[in-house]
Amino acid sequence: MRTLDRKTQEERSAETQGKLLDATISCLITNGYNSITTTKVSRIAKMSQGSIFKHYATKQDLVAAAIAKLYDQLIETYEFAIEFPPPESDKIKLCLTALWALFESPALLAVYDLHTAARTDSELKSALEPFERRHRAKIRQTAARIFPELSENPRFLMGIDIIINVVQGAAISRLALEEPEVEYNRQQTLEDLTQHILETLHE
Amino acid sequence: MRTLDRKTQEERSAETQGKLLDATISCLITNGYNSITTTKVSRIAKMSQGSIFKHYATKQDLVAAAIAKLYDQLIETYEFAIEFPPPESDKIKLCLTALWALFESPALLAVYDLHTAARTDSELKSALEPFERRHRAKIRQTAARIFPELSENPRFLMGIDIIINVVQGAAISRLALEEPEVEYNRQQTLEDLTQHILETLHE
DNA sequence: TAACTTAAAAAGTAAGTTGTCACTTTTTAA
DNA sequence: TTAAAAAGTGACAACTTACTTTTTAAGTTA
Repeated sequence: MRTLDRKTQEERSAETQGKLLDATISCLITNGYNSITTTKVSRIAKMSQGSIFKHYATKQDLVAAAIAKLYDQLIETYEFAIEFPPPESDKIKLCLTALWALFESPALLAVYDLHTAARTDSELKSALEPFERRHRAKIRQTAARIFPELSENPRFLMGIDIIINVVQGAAISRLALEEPEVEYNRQQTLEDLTQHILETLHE
Repeated sequence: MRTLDRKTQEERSAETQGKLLDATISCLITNGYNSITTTKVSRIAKMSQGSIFKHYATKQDLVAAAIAKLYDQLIETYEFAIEFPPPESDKIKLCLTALWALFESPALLAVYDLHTAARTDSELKSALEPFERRHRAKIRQTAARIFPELSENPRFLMGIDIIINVVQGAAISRLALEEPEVEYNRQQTLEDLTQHILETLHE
C-alpha cells in the first residue's frame, strides 16, 4: 500500500537528487561557483554530505548536473518570452527592459561565474560549451520569433549579438562598480543603439 | 661598505614584496582568483610560506596589494597608447584592433575573474571599486586624447562605453564558447558599429 | 514475515588551507 | 664589537576539503 510518506526507491532517489541539484544551484547563485562545497550543498539540501556520493561519483558530476538544470531553467525564460510576446506597439522598449532584467538576474550573474571559471578550468569549459551553444541559439531563436520581419536579413544575427554583448558587458562591469559615473541614460542609450541597428536592417 | 649581495633592510623588504606580488598576479592570471593560495604564491616567489605574513597580515591584504599592482600595470598600457597614438589615416581600425587585443589579454581576463568574484565577496568589491573607477576614467581619457575632435560631444562617453561593453561582453562570452557560430566578421562588425557611433557624434 | 537490495546517515581519512610560533640569518645602531 | 631590530624559515596547529567506509533505515520481493 502506498501512503503519503511511503515512496518508491525511484521516487526517493529522484527527490534527493532534485534537492541536491537545487541546493547546488542555490549555492552557486548566492555564494559563487568557487564556494560550492559538498558540505554546504548537503546542509542546504538537508541531506548528509555522504549522500551526495551515492548519486554523483564526484563533486564535478554534481556541479555538471546542476549546471544542466540551471540552463534548463534559463531556457524556460525564453519559452515564456515566445509564448507571450510583447505587444507590437512598444516591442523594442519592452524587449530591452526584459533583456536588461534577464542579464542582471541572479541566474545569469551566476553564469558569468561559470564563464570566468572556465578560463582556467578546461574540464568545466568542455562541460559548459554545449549549454552555451544552446543558450545562444535560443536567444537568437527568440529574437527571430519576436522580430520575424527582420529575421531574414543576413545582418540580423550580428545585430542581436551586438545588443547581447553590450548588455552582458555592462552587467559584468556593474558587478565591480555599481554606479559608474554615467552622464547619460543607460536604457535610453541602448534603445537608441537598437533603433539604429534595426533601421540598418530595414535598408 | 655596500657590496652587490649586501642590501639594506628596506631593499630586502621591497624586493621580496615585489616577488610576492608578482607571484600573486601570476597565480591570478594563470590559475584564477579562487585558486590563489599562500602556498602556491610562496612557491612561485621562491620564498617560504611564512614570509608572506611578515609583510601582509592576511592573505586578503596580499591579494589586495597584488590587485593594486595589476591595475597599475594596466594603466601603463593606456599611457603607452597616449604616448604613441595611431596615425590619423586608419585610427579607428588600429584602435579597435588594440582594444580587442587588450580586452582579451591575460591581465584583463584576470580582471573579469575579480569582477565575478566581487559579486559574492563584498570585501573584494569595496577593494576593487576605486581601481575600477580609475580604470574606466583612464579608458575615457585615452579615448579623448586619441579622438580630441569628438571628445567635446556630450554623447562621446556614451559611445565609448558602448564600444567597451561590446568588446568586454564578447571577450567574456568567448571564455566559455571559443567559436560561436558567427556568420559575420567580428572585427568588421565592430568597425561598422564604431563608424556609426562616430558619425552620430559628428552630427 | 523474512531475506535481500537500495538509500541515507554517521563516522573516518588523507590532502590541502591559513595563520602562528620558535628559531636562524641578516642588517642596523650603539 | 656587540646588542637590538628586522627579515626569513620551517614545523605545526586548527580547520576545511572531497571522498570512503561502516552502520542504520527504508523499500522490495519471495
